[in-house]
Amino acid sequence: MITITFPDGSSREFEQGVTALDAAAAISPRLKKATLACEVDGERRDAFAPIGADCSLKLLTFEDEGGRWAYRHTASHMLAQAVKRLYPDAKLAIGPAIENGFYYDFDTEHTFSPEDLAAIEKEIEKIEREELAVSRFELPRAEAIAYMEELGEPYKVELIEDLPEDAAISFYKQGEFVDLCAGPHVDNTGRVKNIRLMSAAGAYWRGSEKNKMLQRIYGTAFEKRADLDAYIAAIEEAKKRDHNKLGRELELFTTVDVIGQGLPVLLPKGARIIQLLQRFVEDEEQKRGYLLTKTPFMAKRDLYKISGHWDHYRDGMFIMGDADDEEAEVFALRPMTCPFQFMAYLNRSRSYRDLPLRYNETSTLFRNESSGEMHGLIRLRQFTISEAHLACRPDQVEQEFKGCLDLAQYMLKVLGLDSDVTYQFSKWDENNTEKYIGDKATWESTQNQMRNILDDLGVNYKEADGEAAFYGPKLDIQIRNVHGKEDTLITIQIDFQLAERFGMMYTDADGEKKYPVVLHRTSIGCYERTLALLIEKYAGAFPTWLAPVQVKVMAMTERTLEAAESVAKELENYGLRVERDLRNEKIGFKIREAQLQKIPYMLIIGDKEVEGGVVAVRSRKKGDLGTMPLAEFLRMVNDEILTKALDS
RNA sequence: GCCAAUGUAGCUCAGUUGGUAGAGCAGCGCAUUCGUAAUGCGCAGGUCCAGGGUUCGAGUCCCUGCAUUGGCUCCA
Repeated sequence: MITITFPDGSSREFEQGVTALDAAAAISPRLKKATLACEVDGERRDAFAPIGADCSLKLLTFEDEGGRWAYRHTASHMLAQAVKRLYPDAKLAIGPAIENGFYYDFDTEHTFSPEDLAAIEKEIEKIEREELAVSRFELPRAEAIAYMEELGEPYKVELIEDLPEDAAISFYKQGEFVDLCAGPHVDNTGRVKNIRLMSAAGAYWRGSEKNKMLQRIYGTAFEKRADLDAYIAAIEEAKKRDHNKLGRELELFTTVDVIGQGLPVLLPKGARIIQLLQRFVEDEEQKRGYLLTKTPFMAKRDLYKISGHWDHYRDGMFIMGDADDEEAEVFALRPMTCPFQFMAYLNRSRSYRDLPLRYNETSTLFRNESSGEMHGLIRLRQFTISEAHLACRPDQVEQEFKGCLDLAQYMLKVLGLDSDVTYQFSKWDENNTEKYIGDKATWESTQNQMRNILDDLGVNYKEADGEAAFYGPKLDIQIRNVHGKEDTLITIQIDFQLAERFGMMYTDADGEKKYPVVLHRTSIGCYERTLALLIEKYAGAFPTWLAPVQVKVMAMTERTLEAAESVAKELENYGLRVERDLRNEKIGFKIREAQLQKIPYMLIIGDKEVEGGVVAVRSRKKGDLGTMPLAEFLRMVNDEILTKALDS
């Protein structure tokens, strides 16, 4: 007999060799039905694996990450099994569970079409109905390789060859299908239901562009049909907020073939929002002691040679002239602002009393991104960023870093994005000497300093290796778009290297010349990207202070045209952004259009209003608000704008 | 850059085996003067992404390029 202890502290005696499923059954049949996998002494295992000794046991259901993972991982095997049945020549690569689903990579001449996915889904359902028992077995390395060679699975052979010499290699089998896999899995294909294949896409073998491109099929699976339906519906709903669609419909931006990829045209309404954001950022930065610079959009390559960008990122720059001709005068559009602002620092000699020196600039940058990288307003070849560089003494780094973070968080809060972001502490990769400059000791100490600051502030962050800038570690504030794809919105970086390269110094109190530490940071990030995220956040219904049109004034009939015009004029004099609808149309039609344009307020001027000296107010969110004197409406809207209210 | 899909009126889309382009909305005109999400009638609107090719004939088939979208890779 063995003793199994459960998470609630209770324990029970079982026969040796009992499975987690048996143990679950001993508690309740319902629990057995829900158990997908388990944790034995904290290690994820198959629920159908025999347990040999005393242990602690946690049963994993679909509610647990581990349970979902096993469920979807088994779904991915069922996908591979179905593909193998329909396309026997397909070679298997990898097929993990991921957040919200799973995928499997295949190498086959056949290109999967949406119709193919439907057929594969049918086959998966068949596999589900076949209720194939899932079993696990292990082979020594040499035998495992021979076995996969025999099955004609070269990718699996490669995977095994990378495992340690002494590893026991595990396989999972369901019916005729066998896959190299660490598990765990659900015990029977009949238990994995509600599988939906989402899309097919290309993906490089082992994630390297040097390798062959395989075909990846993405799918998801839920225990309950209703949850799958809700998930699909949520995706459809999210797509309606897609900035790329909404931003064009609302006439915020457009793209034009002959201008080129990654070069959107911001239409009046989009440009207005960016102007408002920019004013807000620049004013706030002024309050926080930043000094404004305005530096050139291009420079001779010599500048980028000093910064190191010429060596590191020449392919990513727009270069004017023959880059290979060392004699020629070659210019490049700026891909970042750092060296330009450094020149402002170098304008005269600096004292320790001058520090910290904070330069900010609303800076347009140019990066020659690869053709497949561009995406809506998220990833562009030309974009404008709220960029700043702070030169500080070592004893000021902590305070200045905190100041940068405080500014970023203030911006996020005002825009209502604060709860949508995550923090990533991006560190270097000491093995990547091609990308990173500087010595290990300095990297380590700078990273430790950043970590201490973050911990001190209680920032909840995840660490990412090999994501730092080439000159220093970053705090990246990440956000997801409607497709779930994560991008950096804001970044704060500590740079202990470029000051030396540029000969930026200050005379310290002791008379010694020293190099300042430079903080690179954005406060709101790239304006185009921020606009994209705001479109998706608010589904185009921007807070009133940001709305490109704040009030639409509508005349009820021709009798009230003049009255409506005079109301509009008064609102404009007051500084509001106003549009008029003086057309000879029914009021319901005008309201419908204004609602679709997501204009915060509609003022309706009919005979009654003219007579009563009031305006009829309609809110896009709250509907008809009745009539009020114009002055009262102005007070209401003004208050909303001044407080930058988010819930209008 | 790689793997795919898509590209037809301002927008959303239809267009059969290759036979000479259509709808709704928007626009314009006329009528209607209306009370909180679509008034009616009429008119106009197209280098079918671009360039080649096949064919008696190409929106449709083939090739190349460009752009848009979803992934992969990359992102100072």
